[in-house]
Amino acid sequence: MGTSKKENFSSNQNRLADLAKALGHPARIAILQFLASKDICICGDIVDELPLSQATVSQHLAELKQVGLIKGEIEGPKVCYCINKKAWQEAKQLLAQFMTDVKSCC
Amino acid sequence: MGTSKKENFSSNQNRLADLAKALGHPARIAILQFLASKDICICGDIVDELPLSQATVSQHLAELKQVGLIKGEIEGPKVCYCINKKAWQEAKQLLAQFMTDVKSCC
DNA sequence: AACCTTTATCGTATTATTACGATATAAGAA
DNA sequence: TTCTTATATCGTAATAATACGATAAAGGTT
Repeated sequence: MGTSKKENFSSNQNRLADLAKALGHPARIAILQFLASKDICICGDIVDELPLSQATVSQHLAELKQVGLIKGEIEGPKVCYCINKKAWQEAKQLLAQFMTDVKSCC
Repeated sequence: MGTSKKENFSSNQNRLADLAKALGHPARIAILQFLASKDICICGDIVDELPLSQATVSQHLAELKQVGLIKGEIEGPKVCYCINKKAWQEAKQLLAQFMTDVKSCC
């Protein structure tokens, strides 16, 4: 037991859930807000912005990268992180559509 | 360890994360899509719509109720569930604003 | 009252997430 | 080459989430 039953849901439902899950931690919201607020990719300043250890921040970054919302490029000894605009637009569109599809009742 | 550090983030970041977390499971997406697609509150048909046990569905419903996205009213032996329009609009607005606040780069 | 239906809660097993110290890795600097 | 810096990964501990059977609770039906 305790095993997720993803295969019983549609790919749209799973994608939405995966995206939402990635947003489901305040540290990851903070990371995305920080990245989204800049005009350039951020190289190496992310850990300093968060009240978490370097290892934990790296883990959160990996989760965001895994779901596609950010991308990282190695730049010498640092890694530069950016919002992945394509995935970001996809997420925005999926979420907006999901949130809009509500009929009026009660 | 393993203890969440919510208190180190803003209430906006925490609310966004809580809402996103509630959307972070395909069963809960399916429940919300089902509720949102109807013009009336749904009394007692939700379990049949999902490939999960009654206990598990009840747990997911409780999570959605906890974060405010749905509300349940006891109607005789059944419980009627609805989207909570106010919280739904709040979530929509918060998420839309969050997704919009992205500058162009790379 | 006894029974049926519906939903919530309890107990519990399994898996996933969160967090951090320690260590590895990779690249530039001395 | 050796040292420093930045990031990822490993190992591990603690907590949370997922799932379901069993049972409780609440209300209608016979």
